[in-house]
Amino acid sequence: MAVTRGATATGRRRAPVTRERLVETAVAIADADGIDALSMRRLGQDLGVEAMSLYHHVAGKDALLDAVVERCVEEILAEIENEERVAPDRDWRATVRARSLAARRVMLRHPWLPSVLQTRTSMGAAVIRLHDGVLGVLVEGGFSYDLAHHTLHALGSRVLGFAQEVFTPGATEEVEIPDPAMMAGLAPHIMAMLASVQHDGPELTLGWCDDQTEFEFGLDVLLEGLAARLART
Amino acid sequence: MAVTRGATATGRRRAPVTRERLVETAVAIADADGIDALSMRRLGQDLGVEAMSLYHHVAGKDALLDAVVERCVEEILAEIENEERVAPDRDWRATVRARSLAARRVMLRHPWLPSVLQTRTSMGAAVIRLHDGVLGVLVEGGFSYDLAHHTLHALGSRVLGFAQEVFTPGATEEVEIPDPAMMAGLAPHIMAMLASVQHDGPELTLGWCDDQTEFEFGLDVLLEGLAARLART
DNA sequence: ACCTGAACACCGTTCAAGT
DNA sequence: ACCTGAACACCGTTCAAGT
Repeated sequence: MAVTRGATATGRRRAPVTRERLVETAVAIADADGIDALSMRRLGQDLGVEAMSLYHHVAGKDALLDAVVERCVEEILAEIENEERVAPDRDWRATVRARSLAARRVMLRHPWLPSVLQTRTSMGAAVIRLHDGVLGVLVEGGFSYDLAHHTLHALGSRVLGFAQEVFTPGATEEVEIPDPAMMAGLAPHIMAMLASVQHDGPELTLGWCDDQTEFEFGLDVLLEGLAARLART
Repeated sequence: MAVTRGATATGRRRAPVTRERLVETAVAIADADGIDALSMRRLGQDLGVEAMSLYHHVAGKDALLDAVVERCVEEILAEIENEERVAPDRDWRATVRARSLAARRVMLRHPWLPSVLQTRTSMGAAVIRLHDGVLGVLVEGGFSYDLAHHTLHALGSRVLGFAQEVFTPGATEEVEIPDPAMMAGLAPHIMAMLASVQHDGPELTLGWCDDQTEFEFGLDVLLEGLAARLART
């Protein structure tokens, strides 16, 4: 907190630009002035550095947005962990509900997050952990891998704002899957699910997801729930 | 189809730029090269005109996108009308399902549409008509105005990609409501719903919607439907 | 009434140059 | 290793000028 610009005792002119500070400042700009205000030039300015210097810490604007999203999803994970330390051992329905509301709370702190989320084509470690966690909750709650998988899609588009895949056909093919070693440690439940699905080869793609099927699943579950509400009237 | 550029028999140099041609060409650009390719300069180029000339037909880029969205939602309405001429008189559930799938079909033709839809703050006549129609189907199917209203929100964010309101608090306040006269002719069911809601004044805002309530409604209906699926396993 | 061209204040990014 | 400054190819939009 002490000195961010100007001379220090050691003679350094300002706090060095780290990836950490860079992402933190980017989020602050988007929170304060909206996502459109987040440009490389503005970010450089707020860090006391020329815009071009940022390319030493981040590959480009796209990588910056990836990092920004990652940081916010980590916020969601932290929110969930805190909450479940206080109230552990709830059933799948209460847990998924609470996690969805936690995600929403973070989205309300960063209202630009859903729109940025939808532009991302790669999944970071935090997004994978978030999905893996919910998958674990569902399976432990008695869901088959198949039903849990559809549920993840349905919750994803509704709760996390990952609506993109629902509408862009073939988008899942373009999604970059991180390296298998990382996945194994990060996403045990996803790995177990993939293992349980008979597939031709050992590729780690989620390519068997069918957009139209997932869309209809989510729609039909919703219609079913609505019919139940109507009947209860 | 005959001549779009060059001299004609009458001596006119090219087809005049109309709002119709302008919107049509804008959609074609987005379809062909993505929404990022749709710039005022590119649009002018494809119309054989300087970019600045476009401002005589449309107020600016924002108005252009409004018009583009309007045109696509009109496509959804046409799709629905065609389908229901063939298969009329289905119950609310089948009708809402079919309309959602029709919307999705149009979205698949214009994959950029959901993302643009989410950036709009005003509702055009087509969007209002689409919502009013579904509202009518629900009410006729036995829904109370209250349940139908929540349902519209739940379907909207899932099916039409209107996820924005779900995450941005106060966004509904910023939504511009067209003039009442237009509404009366265009949206009889919405007007009836508003009339049935006891409110302090005659303002036509949808300001009584509460984002958090709508989010939880959609989430809980989904969870309820999922629990039903699980029980059926 | 419609269209033009120069200009303004922005973008992301490349590249050669500095320390 | 980190940062700079000029440059390139773009944006949306304003404004005075043309026909």
